[in-house]
Amino acid sequence: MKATIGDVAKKAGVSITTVSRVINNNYPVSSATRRKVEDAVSRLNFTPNTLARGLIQKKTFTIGVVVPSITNLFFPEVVNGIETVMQPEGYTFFLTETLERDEKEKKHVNRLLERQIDGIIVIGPSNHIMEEGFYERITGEIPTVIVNGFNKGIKCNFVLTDEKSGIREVLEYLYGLKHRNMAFMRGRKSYSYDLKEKVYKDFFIEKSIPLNEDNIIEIESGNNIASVKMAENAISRRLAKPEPPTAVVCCNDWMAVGAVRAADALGLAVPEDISVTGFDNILVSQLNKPEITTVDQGMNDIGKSAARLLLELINGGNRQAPLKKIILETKLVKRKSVKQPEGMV
Amino acid sequence: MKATIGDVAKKAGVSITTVSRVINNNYPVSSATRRKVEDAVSRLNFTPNTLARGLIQKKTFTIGVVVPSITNLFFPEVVNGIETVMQPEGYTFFLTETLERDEKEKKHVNRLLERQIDGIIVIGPSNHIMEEGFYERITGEIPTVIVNGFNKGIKCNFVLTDEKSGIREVLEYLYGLKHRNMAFMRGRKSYSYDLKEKVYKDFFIEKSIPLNEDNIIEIESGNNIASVKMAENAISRRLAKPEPPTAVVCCNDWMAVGAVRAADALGLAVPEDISVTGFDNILVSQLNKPEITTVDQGMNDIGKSAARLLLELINGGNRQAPLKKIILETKLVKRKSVKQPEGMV
DNA sequence: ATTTTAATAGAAAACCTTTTCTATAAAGTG
DNA sequence: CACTTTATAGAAAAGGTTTTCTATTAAAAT
Repeated sequence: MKATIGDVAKKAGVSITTVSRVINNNYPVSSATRRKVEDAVSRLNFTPNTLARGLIQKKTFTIGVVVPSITNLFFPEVVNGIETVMQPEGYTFFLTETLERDEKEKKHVNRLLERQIDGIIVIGPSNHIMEEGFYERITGEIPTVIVNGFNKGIKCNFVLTDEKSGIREVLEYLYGLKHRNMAFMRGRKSYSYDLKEKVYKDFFIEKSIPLNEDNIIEIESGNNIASVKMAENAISRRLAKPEPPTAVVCCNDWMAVGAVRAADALGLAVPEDISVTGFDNILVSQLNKPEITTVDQGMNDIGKSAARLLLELINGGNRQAPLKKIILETKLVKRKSVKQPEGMV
Repeated sequence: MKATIGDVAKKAGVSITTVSRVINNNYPVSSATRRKVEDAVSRLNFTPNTLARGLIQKKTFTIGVVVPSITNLFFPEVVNGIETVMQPEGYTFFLTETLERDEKEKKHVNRLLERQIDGIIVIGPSNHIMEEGFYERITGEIPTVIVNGFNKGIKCNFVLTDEKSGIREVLEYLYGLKHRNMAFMRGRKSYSYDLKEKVYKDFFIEKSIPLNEDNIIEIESGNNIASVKMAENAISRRLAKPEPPTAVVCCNDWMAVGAVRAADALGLAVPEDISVTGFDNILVSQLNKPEITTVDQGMNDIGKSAARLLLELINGGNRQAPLKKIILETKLVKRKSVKQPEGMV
């Protein structure tokens, strides 16, 4: 049976109070007594019960981290960033996966709240649940940071990357290389895809390039390995149609890998015959042949920023603190999958 | 301020006991009373404080999961397996990264113990810490499962993959294709690398093939993207020496990717000129060109098995239960990076 | 009609800490 | 020497639950 502070007190022949003071070192204790207590602690292998401590202090040094899927290359990086910041501060975190199921997302968040976490970071929340006002309510209860999900009307703390400028930079880059016929590949409806598509369309208007509707390609699957196959198929179909694009701008790296494969299969060389860009800079983009030009979101930094913001909220103690929206810069990573199109000089 | 069971009781005009009974549904309560309580619960948005509950029940429905690094492709799969099993049972888990630092590993485990977890799963533990008997002590305190780490003298519960037969199957396969000059690439000293090297050497003795010491190649880095570069360099050096191997057997997929790159750089085609095999079947092996023949460890299943074993231990309640060692089958995944060597028919 | 049993509800103890308040002894001050 | 500080230590309350034990009422059994 696990030793309690009472056992230690008895063994050391002092009061519980004194033991507590030695452990927490927050009140003067004579060196003789201290020695006795320390001796008893180590002999009994005593470790304080943080449930009891948390109960009285109303503080658990515990946070919750909610991710859609831990096996998705993207999220472990963010989680690692969070850990990097929180761990030295003495925090431990609960990790839960929602697998993009709305019921699970809510259930898990509630489960975390019951566990008296000091704060919560939700990565890639369901937009539907946000719209319900669920996270606004949570924000009212405990320090809450939403990562990579945004909805204009919702009053929460956000950490986002500037995907808008990221995708815009890609377009500028390709445009500068004289690409005019650029396809755009996205996944099913989501804040992030919608945002990028808007930037894409606006760019064409701004540059007065006629928009070819065939060039906006949507695939079912999201941000995982399944997208490779789907992207490959979708791009193959597109390349079979008239006026094949000289470049394919993809909303994530998986899609870009798929695009490269589709080109390969049709005997088109990347980047000589067709350029491809990705987004996210997950290692897949780096390992691909050719290495894929993509946009780095600094996933690790996202995690760190979110964690730092959460710490601020926790330590600030002011529930009425003004809400923050932190937007992180993206960075275009130029690699081997982009080139000026044939015939353009 | 968060509502307590007392607030609910007052609002509903009943005792705390009764509220508890409604919430846990473990004692008859008249339907009128139940309604009053449920009403108060939802009006006050009450959720029970699991710290208090855990304190008295000595059960938190919380486990600890310790991984070397969450960004390593390997571990998220295991973690996901654990979540898949534990989540429906009402458990939430703490995740902590050790980054392969011994002090961190111990500190994190202790921190978890303080948090009164019901059990702990340690993935890829430090062999040094195991040898200290640290995990034997932990096993005496709470249900403990060690995943993918093994040490003969240590009395713990283990979940392992049969790496021995996995690497053996690779060797048999290559041997069957008439490869005789096979290089072996490993990382720095660790249980798993040592084991595989032994199987490799034994295989050569068994088949009476003279062993070329140059064919045992060790690189510094472990199981991550950094290994790609190091493997590439190491293999390049080996290929420059006499009697270049017709096949390279790698201890993980990263190394295999590096080997393919080295071959590429030297103008050797994989698999026509040289065959390459990996280990682990992380998605990197699948995305490579050519797709890499590797050994699937069923990482997700490892996690599930570990979780199921842990549940057994937790629910069994018998701390003296006989220790278990679960060994999971591996599976050779034949892809495109292996071929019969030139000149052999 | 009286006694048992069943159904429902509450009071109080317990879980393990921290923290506030009180007590004692030693040391410093006039 | 009497009085106040200071240093050290303990008793008891508090934190939010569950659980055991006791109490009340109504229904069933005699």
